[in-house]
Amino acid sequence: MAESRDKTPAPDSGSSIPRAVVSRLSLYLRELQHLVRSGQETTSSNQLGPLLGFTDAQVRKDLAYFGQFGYPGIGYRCQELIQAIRGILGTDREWPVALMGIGNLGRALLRYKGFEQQGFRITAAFDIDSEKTGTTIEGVVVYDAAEMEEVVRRYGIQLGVIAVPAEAAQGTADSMVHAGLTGIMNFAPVTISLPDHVQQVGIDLAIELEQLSFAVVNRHDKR
Amino acid sequence: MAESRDKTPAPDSGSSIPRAVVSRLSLYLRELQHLVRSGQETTSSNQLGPLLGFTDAQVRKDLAYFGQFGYPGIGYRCQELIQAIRGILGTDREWPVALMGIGNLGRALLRYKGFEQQGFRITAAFDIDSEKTGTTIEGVVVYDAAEMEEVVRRYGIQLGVIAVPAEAAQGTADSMVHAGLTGIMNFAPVTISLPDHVQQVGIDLAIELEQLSFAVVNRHDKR
DNA sequence: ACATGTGAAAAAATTCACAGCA
DNA sequence: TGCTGTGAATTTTTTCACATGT
Repeated sequence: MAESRDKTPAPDSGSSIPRAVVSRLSLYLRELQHLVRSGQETTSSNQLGPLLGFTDAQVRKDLAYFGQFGYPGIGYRCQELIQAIRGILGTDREWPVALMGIGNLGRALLRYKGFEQQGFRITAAFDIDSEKTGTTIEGVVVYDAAEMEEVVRRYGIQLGVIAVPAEAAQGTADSMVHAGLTGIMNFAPVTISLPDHVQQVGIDLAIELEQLSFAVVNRHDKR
Repeated sequence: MAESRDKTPAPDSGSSIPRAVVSRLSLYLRELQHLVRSGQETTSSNQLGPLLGFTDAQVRKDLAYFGQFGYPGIGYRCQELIQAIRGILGTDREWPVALMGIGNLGRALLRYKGFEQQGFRITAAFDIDSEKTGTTIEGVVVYDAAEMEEVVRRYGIQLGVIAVPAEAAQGTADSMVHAGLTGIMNFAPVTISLPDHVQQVGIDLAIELEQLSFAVVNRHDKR
């Protein structure tokens, strides 16, 4: 909001962006928001990088994929960079999200407060258990999975979260694709296959603990 | 178990293992377990890789960091490779885990069934809310956070999970380090700093959705 | 014939280091 | 002076391709 001055960047052109760059972008965003809350108006690659364990050059190179956002001699204006990164990530708008599976994890996600702040709102939930369908949790209606296509269209939902048991994950994913979703976040500990036009992000909680286990057993890397 | 034959590997020597390699190892493990459940006894780099979207060479190179596990002309014996990867990741034993914070997410993690199968057991939970301390959830006692050091020592816990609000995360992390934990999985959406000898893995649910948002907005990579 | 393990080649990502602007 | 943006150098990771073992 407010602000102007056109140091308009070249919004990328040909080559595709490395995934690692995008994931650092999210970290920059989180840290910038933190800096703003603590009252800072500007920052620099040399402050931001080290806060996250990266070098200053890395920060600048990452941002350079998307344009020019800094001011030589000054650094970056936090609010401005936040807006820019939001634009890049696509979170400068609100995304309605569909949640599949109202088990322990599903309910926790429904109540999680961290999504809205970043532009995501769980708008509809689905389950196949008739004990659950028709109820409302945190103001979100739980529909029968059979209604997915209709509800997804009604709310213009593009993103969905899989929080069903592993055995049901692929089938659920297929329904989601059929209903028209184009991005799927999968918490089930299985590989799911999707058409090329549907994007996915997988989070396997046990795998994350395995990574931690490895790091602990092999601690000597001193990073 | 059983099995023998010493094609004993060189268990790595000098250089450190890329993180990406370790994370693929976990995926290989998950897929191998899936293959075994579907009755397969052996597999090959050329089957395993493509199942996960990698090349066969990548699979072989990754495994080669840790030793020789395959049989030319045959491939890999699933059970054997599973055991080997477990040994590498350190999940061939059981890890007691401490859980900090019994909010929505904490309770969901406590009830999550996917951990035990991979060698992790939440052994003790902690909170500061006196409404919660002293209760038992899923057979796990909720202690007051002040008892952390004593309980961690009693059970020989090394790994801990942070599921407290963002504002409390760094303080909780400090207590965990003080209590002697050496690996921390952090669900709070903030950067936490830890001494070098303490390992961490961070999971920020909103960030994962941001990654998905980016992928959907920029879908054209055709991977 | 089939599939591993691995040097060598290629590609990609990171770091360096500096010209240029505030 | 302070800090960005960026070519060039370096390091890391991935892919190739083939000798070797079954």
